[in-house]
Amino acid sequence: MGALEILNDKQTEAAKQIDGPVLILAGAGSGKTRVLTNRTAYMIEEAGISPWNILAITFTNKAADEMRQRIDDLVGFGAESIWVSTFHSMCVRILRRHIDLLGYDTNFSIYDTDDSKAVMKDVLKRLQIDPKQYPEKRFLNRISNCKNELSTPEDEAEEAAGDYADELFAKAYREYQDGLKKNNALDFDDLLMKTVELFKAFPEVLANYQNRFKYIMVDEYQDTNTAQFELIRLLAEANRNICVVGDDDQSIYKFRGANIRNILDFEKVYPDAKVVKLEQNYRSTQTILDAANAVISNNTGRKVKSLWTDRGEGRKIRFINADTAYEEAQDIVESICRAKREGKCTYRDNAVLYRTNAQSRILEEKCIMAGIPYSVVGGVNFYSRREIKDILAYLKTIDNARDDLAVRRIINVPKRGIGATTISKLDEYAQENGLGFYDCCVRAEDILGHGRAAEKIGEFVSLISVLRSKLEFISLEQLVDDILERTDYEEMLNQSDPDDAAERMENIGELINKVVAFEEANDEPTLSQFLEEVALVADIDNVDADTDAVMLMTLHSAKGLEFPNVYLSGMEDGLFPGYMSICSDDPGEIEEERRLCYVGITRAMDNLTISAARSRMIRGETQYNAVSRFVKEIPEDLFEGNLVKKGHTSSPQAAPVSLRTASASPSAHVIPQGGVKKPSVGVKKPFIARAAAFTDLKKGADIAAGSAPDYGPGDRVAHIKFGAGTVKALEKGPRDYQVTVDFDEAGTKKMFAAFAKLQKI
DNA sequence: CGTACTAGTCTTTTT
DNA sequence: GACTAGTACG
Repeated sequence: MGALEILNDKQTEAAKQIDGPVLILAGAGSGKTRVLTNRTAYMIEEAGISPWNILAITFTNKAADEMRQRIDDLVGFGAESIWVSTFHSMCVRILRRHIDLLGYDTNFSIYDTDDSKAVMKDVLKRLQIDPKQYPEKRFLNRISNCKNELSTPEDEAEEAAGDYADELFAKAYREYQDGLKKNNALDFDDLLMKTVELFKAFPEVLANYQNRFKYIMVDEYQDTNTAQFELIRLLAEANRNICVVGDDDQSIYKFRGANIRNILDFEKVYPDAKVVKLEQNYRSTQTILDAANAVISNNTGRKVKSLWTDRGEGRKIRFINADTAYEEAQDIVESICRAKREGKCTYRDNAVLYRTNAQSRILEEKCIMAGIPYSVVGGVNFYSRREIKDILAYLKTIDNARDDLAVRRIINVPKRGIGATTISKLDEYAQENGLGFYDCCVRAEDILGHGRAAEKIGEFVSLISVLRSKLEFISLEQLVDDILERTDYEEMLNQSDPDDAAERMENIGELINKVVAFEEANDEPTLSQFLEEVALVADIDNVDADTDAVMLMTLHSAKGLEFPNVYLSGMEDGLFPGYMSICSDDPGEIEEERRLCYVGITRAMDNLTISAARSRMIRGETQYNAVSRFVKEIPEDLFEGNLVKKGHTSSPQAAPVSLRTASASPSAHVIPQGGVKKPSVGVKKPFIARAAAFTDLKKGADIAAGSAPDYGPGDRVAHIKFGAGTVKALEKGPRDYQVTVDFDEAGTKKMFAAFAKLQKI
């Protein structure tokens, strides 16, 4: 069978080039997944390469699954022996086999950001660093950057060269690593860094993998960081059969350490690289591509590409310039409703994209009011919800009680009368004797003496050991049920927050679904395996293609996806591009935002709608923003004729879509609860609570709307708490006015005008 | 030891 | 405005 028959010339060229370094510059929608899968099929079927020697690395689990599926469909057999995985899960697999060489136990746990935060808090306490002066988040961020650059605590100490703050940081970094190691844990960044460390320190281990992975492919190469680059470089060193696919114009993860130079300089690192450009786009209309090309051409230093299509011009871009964010959301929802009503699309054909997760709220509200089903991707990660973390902590404790954090999370959840003093006593003892926290719990009586505290701890320990001993005989599903039952978890939820209890139980139900699915998918499912899988999922991995619901997600989440109808919402300077990037001295920041815009535009297949609001509430205050500079970079003739004049308030054309309310329509019957709601994708809060929140928001907006400060220096004002005072200074800050007031009673205070709510007197 | 309130942070994006 | 962590009090 011809693996290459459905490819165009360029794609064929890329797929057939299997020896040596290859750079495939794949513009948006140019069929790169098709190239990768067909290339793999070609390697196996035509070139006689063993699937066992192929490694394909993707960015998300979803992409990995999709790729495996598509390879499976193409080749008759052997697809299962190809390694298709994400960077992180590949590293976990390798480390599970060899990390003992680095002095860790192979059943290490993987810490998420919350866990890391807890460890860092501990470190700060131990080093007696004032968390007000050095917030743990800043340290953690910096540590993450270091790890992405493969810089160790020792490297940092050396580089600090006497600088106090830098040395303090190096020390905290060192302590943090020790803390992780003591808990036998790795954080996300460690997974990559430790694998590189392993390969460098043990060449025979590296050789083993080099020997296996003779052909390596990396997807989304523009988003790799230095650690990932190094990992690939090491693996590919022996055979030099490395094929990377990416698009420098879609590099949007700089904040996470991605280094766009990896793709831009590929040919410098591999001078013999074969470069193939894929510029034919199979996704979008020419209008959409013209818009995308126009925007991205404002960036400098890119590999010049020009996307084209033979799909024809298509419909013009629509532009909605609404007065408020509510109207904007209303217009978008209306437009989707109308298209659906006219039978032009399914709900799922529509995606509303935005820059920040917070923007999803208003859209959700409007969807609910109109009775349209929707799914929100992202936001609060499913696995970071409190109830889910609790259950997982039980599972982790049962699986590997060396994870102190997990044990401490649940030792008093639900309440067992174990308090802070008891815990810190045990902690101290553990610290002094180099023991794990759980080990100390086991010996609580020796440490605390007879008494209520020791007794309570004893009950907890026996609960865990009973559950652990059952593990051999019962399924994971039964185990979770058992945990819930023995801890009376539901009862606790009902008592502590009755409003959310039902929703939280639903989430736990969803977790159980995942447990069941996991057990069905694996021949010999183990608890450790399950926990591992769960540690490495992204929100996008949970997007269900079968649900007919409008998709709401950030631009970042949308990468790699496509939709017939795309709504780019909140296109305002200050929001997108974000305020931070506008103010930055580094022009690269705006360029990154522009790439994000490019990604957004190129998600659209047929119809693109761009929208902006003249005013919007951000962090509780109303902002008035100009239409995004990116919109102005799109040639006007690509827009629909009735382009609204900017700055013109509430003209009748402001909303191209009829504003006849949808509430009279079938909406009322279709309350989007059960069927629509995919807890894994993160739909929150029941309908009533939302509606209430909504009216509150609106009230707030009305009050705050006209409130540019009506006072100035010298004026007398009143503050709700500080009483009367005299305004000393009023300076226009970046987001808001900063006002300095000399209060009669409370002294001089500097505050944000929007928060201070000062009354002129 | 547990609860209730307060203060502070957050909003860029996430494996 | 919303959420969280920390603190004061019962």
